[in-house]
Amino acid sequence: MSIVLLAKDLGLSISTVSRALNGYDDVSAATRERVAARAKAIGYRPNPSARRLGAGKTSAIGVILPAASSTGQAVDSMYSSLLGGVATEIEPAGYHLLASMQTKSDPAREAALYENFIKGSWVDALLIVRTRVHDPRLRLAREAHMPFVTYGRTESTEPYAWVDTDNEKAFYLATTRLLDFGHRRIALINGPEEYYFAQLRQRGYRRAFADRKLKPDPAWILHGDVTEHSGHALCRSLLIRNPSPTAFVCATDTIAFGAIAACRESGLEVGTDVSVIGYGNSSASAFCNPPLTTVEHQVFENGRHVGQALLRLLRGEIKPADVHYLEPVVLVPRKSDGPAPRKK
Amino acid sequence: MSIVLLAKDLGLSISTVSRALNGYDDVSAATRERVAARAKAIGYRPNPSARRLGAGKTSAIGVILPAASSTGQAVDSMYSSLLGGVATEIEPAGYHLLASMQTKSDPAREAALYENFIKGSWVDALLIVRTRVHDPRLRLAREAHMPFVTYGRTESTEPYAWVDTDNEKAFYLATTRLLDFGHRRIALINGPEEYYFAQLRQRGYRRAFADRKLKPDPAWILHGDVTEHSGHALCRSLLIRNPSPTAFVCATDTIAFGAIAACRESGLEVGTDVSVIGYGNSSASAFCNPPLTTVEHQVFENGRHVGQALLRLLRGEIKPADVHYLEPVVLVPRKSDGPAPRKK
DNA sequence: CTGCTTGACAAAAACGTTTTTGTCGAGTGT
DNA sequence: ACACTCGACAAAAACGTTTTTGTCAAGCAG
Repeated sequence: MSIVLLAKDLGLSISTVSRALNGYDDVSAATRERVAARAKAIGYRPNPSARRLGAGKTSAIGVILPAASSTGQAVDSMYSSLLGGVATEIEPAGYHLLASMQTKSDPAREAALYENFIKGSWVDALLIVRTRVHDPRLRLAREAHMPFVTYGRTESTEPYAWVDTDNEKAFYLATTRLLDFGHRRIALINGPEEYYFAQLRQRGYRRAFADRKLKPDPAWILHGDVTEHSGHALCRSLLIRNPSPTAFVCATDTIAFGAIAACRESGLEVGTDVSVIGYGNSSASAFCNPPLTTVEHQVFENGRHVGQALLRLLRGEIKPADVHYLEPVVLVPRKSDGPAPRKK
Repeated sequence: MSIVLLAKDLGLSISTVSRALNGYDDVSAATRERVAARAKAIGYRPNPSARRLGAGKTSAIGVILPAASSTGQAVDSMYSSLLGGVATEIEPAGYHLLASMQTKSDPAREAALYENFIKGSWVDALLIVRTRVHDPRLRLAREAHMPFVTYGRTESTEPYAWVDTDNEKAFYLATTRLLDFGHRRIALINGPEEYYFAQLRQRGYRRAFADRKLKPDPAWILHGDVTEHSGHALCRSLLIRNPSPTAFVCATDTIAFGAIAACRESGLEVGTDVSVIGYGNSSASAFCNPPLTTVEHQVFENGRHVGQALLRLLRGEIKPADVHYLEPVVLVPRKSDGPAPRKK
């Protein structure tokens, strides 16, 4: 019963205090300041639950963390940075992140989680991550008129708000670089097929070939988890073929680390015998052996864009169709790639 | 006005419906089932905000993510897994994680963030991470009678609930292993001094020496960020000394990756010329070159313990003094260490 | 001087639950 | 047959805000 105390203390009505605090202009500037001052002095904090109930807003933004594929026992470490960036932006506006976890990748279970957030009016907006080619979550959110921003794009006929990295260009650049080096047998070790980023990365890879009137061997496009383990296994499976690739472009730095390990085990020196390019410019990529040629990817920064987009959406300043942030692509050349070897 | 509709539909009073749904026993089993069935059929979901206001509970657990030291532009990737583990456990009990972000490491700002969570009654319990030697956050939470679990211990005279890894034993084992290999000039590249884990790791390191009546050179105990960059810089600073260490025990795998890079740059072969041991058994540690000898650290699993502890605390099943989970230590030997070189 | 607008505040309703207190009839021991 | 407990439900009060609707005096045009 805290606002009533403040009101009594000030000799004002509850409603006036409330309106003063919320900056309505049907309360005089003088009173508004007096209320603000006294509230601060008395240490008054509006009760979030009451405020939510009264206003019908939750001041929370929901995000459901997907478990890293198979195991369910891990979360992609990227989300720390992403959520950090989002939180940094929405915090000053009084919003918080409400996080849930999706242990299994069962579609029905997923839908239930999102439905709960939406229909149970837990949050004011949604952050949808790890978008798939056809993503049912967009429809779910849209039909419930729940504002949302996706991190990663999807195939959709309807407009929606997204923040994404320029997957296609990144892999176009990486592949082009390898082609420029004279490589022709370039493998793509990609992420899971159902994720749209994997499609776009493949598209960039293909376009680089197409630009030179070349065609990549479809057998050299492989899909797997975004883990060192998967990168290692898939790279190995390619190396035992004959002929084997002379270069690998990997969907993530982690995959690249696995690939590098596989190459080394096969007695190949990465950077001379064989080239590997990663994606993400993770801090590890600069310190591994050899230092990894990769593509800049500022997850925290992207998270800030997501946060800003959510805020503007919630304020109604902008339509979903108008929030599109595509992270620019910068290739970071290091030592893990180089000219194609003469013979094999 | 949803529960009233359900009540009308059933021909019962609101209170009975509420109590039926919450499993009170002053409503007959038959009615309870009838209500549950109808609620499910009609798709009734209690409004969280109203529930919170009515019950005075938020069903949220607060966590404030610390920015990775200096930059403020990053978050330790560990937190993805930790929060994932926590969320996995608390989810089924109807709890959620409410995450905030601490951009600056300013103590006053930190206190304000925690005070807001506590005094503003945003959450029912707190998860306190990245504990420092003397951590003011414990007092803050305790004085407000806010249940909390820390991830990592702290110097405290009062009992409190914690989940931690056995830092001391881990670094005792790692250092002992190097001593067994014949190393004597063993450096410790540690995390920031103010964090308690750094103290404990140093303690384990020292105890390994003490067990052999040896004393480590204090000049070889260095503190820095838990990043590759810091590991690299500190290791380099040690290598240019004369004599220089023949082995490095690093507070984290990321530090170790930086140290390995520094060794390589100095023309030393890691595993023979010089030994490096990390901590964490991160997925990258198995695939780097050479594969890193490290200590198992299951962050996700620890997160689950944190979640369970929070739940039991909230249910009053257990006292803070009685929730202590110390992760067992398992050393994972790989190829980054070995016998001390004969001469230098 | 009358009626109308407007500025500043107050009263009361609404938000959707949970919790406390009340009611009332059926059983129970004596 | 009487007082008492108890089981099952209902009424009403909280919870602490926001929002809607009122009120009332001052200012102002006609």
